[in-house]
Amino acid sequence: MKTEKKGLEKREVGTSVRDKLLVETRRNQIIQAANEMFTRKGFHQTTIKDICEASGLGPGTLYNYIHKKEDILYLVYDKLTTMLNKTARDLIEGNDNEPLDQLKEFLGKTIDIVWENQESILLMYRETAALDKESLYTVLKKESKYVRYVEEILARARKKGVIQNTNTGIAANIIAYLLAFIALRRWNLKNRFNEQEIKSGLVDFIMRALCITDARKKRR
Amino acid sequence: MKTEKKGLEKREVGTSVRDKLLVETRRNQIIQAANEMFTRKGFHQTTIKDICEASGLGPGTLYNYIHKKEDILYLVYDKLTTMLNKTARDLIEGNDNEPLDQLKEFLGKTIDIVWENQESILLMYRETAALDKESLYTVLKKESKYVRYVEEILARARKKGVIQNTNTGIAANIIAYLLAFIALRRWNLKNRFNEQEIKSGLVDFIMRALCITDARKKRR
Amino acid sequence: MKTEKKGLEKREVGTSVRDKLLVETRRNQIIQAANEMFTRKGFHQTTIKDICEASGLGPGTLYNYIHKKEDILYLVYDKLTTMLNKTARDLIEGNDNEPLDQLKEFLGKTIDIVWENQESILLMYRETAALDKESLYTVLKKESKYVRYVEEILARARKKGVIQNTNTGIAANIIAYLLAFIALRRWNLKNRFNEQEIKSGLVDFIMRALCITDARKKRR
Amino acid sequence: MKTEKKGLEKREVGTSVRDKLLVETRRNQIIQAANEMFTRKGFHQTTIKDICEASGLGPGTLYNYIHKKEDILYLVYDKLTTMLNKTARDLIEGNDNEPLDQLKEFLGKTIDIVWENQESILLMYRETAALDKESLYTVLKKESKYVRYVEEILARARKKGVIQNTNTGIAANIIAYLLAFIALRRWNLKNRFNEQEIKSGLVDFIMRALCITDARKKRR
DNA sequence: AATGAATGAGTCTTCATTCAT
DNA sequence: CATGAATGAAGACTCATTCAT
Repeated sequence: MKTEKKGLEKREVGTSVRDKLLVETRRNQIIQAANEMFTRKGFHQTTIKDICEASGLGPGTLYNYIHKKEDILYLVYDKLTTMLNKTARDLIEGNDNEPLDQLKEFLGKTIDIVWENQESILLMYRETAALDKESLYTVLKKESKYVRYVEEILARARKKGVIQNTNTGIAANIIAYLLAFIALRRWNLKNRFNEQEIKSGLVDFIMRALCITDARKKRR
Repeated sequence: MKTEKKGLEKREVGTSVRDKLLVETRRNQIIQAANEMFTRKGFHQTTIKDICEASGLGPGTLYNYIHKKEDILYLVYDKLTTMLNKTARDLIEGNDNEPLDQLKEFLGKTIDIVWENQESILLMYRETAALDKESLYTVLKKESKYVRYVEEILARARKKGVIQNTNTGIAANIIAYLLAFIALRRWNLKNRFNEQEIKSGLVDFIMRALCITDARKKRR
Repeated sequence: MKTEKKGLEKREVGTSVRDKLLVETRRNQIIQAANEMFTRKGFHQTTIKDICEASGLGPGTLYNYIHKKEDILYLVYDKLTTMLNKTARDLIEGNDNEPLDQLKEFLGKTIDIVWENQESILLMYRETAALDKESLYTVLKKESKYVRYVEEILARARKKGVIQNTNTGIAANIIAYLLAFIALRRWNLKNRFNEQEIKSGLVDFIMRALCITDARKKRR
Repeated sequence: MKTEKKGLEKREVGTSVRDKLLVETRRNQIIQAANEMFTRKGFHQTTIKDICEASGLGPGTLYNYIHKKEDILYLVYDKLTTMLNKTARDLIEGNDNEPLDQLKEFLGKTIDIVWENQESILLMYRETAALDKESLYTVLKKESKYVRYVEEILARARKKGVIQNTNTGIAANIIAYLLAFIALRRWNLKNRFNEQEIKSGLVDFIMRALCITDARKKRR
């Protein structure tokens, strides 16, 4: 299980602090505080002062760990996308199940994670306009990679004839998009449906769209 | 074709100008300019001055037709959601086709509209955080209504046994969400797929999820 | 007497205000206030707030007439150098006296002006480091022009054999430099000498350095 | 060669460090680094961090040897003025030449030194506004002393009838000022003249102003 | 009703200085 | 005595909104 080639794919955020461990500690403070504030008020409505208060750092200290306010947003993005990608990779690489079971596991676990990180994922879809070009590029790269993980699963399944001959590229994109469904349609859903309905409704929808063969068997 | 119950569902945007016609003219100027600027730079990065320049109005004049910057965003939202809802209603009410054809027509036409209004739809998903509570409430109401339109179509189809016995509430929400797919995943799609692939890929996905093909076969 | 080709030699300072007359009025307010504050506290020690208070304008208004704090400094420079150059030109062009008398008149009048603008001239020598490249270039151009005015006078005098065959280029530079003597050595002078001593001491020094021939005659 | 009455003429810069030798070593590091940074970017544009990096000291260490940023500027001033005054004194005290030769030697050597320290001298003229009162007072005292050195030379020369009966006080001030000519008019000179032209042009100008040539002829 | 200058609260960011280790 | 992270006051600048003409 090779580690990611960090430093190549990552946009580096500047810091004047040498102590790597301290940088990580402080940045985690910052990310946590920022994530909370951003999800609550949005990036632009959140002031540096807000983040200072939420993180317990003074503005001077804060700016020892970033260069611009934007950097904080990027750090938040990075944390989340890294986590999501790692989860996806783990679900794929450590898995020798039947493709269909793998897919189901992937969907189920991922949707659970999405459920727990609704606000952050909503944030990610919302604030792309606030990222500078380089950050956006990096984030999109990560997203592409994520899609490719999904695509891999689909490819395996199709090879075994479990799913029909659809354009897996598009399908993977759609599925990746649908995984954010819960986060982005939260407000439309929460008054009408409970967690279970939503989660299984979504999985069913995807499975049906893909697994004609299997679905048929089941329904018989 | 009943007109909407304005005043009940709409949040009214204040103006000091009496001449209703003038208000509409100027607001259209404003909406058009704002839509362009917002989609290009985002709501917060767009200044009132930007909108003034793009619309040809001075700030003083502009503020004769709105109260706060947020009002402009709401007007843009309102314009777009009204158009989308009207389109959906027209596709339903003026249509006595087979449920399946109606659904296909609805998806096809709507996706075309989405394609043409990608930026605006992306904007809508992005800037909800910038709307004040009242505006957000109004917009979400419209969205719910839109979902109900989709649900109606699904209900008709199910009644005729064309689609399977899924939770049409969830499914309608998912489909409404998927209709924005093109707008929200634009950057991930545009380098790998062409318009046709994307559009038909999406329709296929939805149709398959509703088990249309299967259903048809069954009915033979 | 042709007017200067403004716009070609001048670095334009941006403004969002259309009314040219108003721009001039406000900028004069700004320049006056800034000149006073800069001479008193130096450019960097002077805050925008200082200038606002001294000029009676709010920061918002102030920034309608400039882009950056630096612009204010440039405006101050520009005002002074323009005045100095204009004075020099007038003393040359409107003067058909004997070269020696012209020189004396030039020195006398210029030194009077310097005396009256000591602080501003000191400021000019001090704050060059605070000007951006473009401004500095423009200012230095003006200074070169000023030196050339001095050089013209010297050239005329030499042609008539009144002054000796020195390198008028260097001499003109030295004289231009000496004209700032009073401003730059103020603190060393003011306790030991009175205005008259300083002024005539300076003129004498220059005349002696140049006008050997004439000086001799006089002293006989 | 008596040592200066330190403690009376010098403003003492506070330090928490006991070891005098170490203080001197560290301060020299600081002065050298600061001199370079200040001449390059100006006092206010130079940050303590800049000086830390250039000197190899951390901010904590740096502040063991000074109290305020201004102190550093004063140290730079002090170093330079001390050097200049010492040079002047040496040229006077260790010299029994003819007054004329002494003067010429003084001008020549001093101008060489100025040439080599252009940036630092320019700095001195520029940043007086940044010195606190006490430092400024001390620096001006040194300058006065310097002028008195020049005056001494002139007095000797006049006593021997080599120069004419001018106000040696003013003349000495002018000459002291002219010695900085090269540093302060650098930018106007460097494109038109070479080193030799500038140096001899300046010496000539001064000598002529003192009517040396004339005087010599007379004495024959 | 149109204009566009005025307003000033509020934002991000810097940086001299301190202090715990 | 060295280190370098922490501190927070203060500065430049923006921009939504108002208001006199």
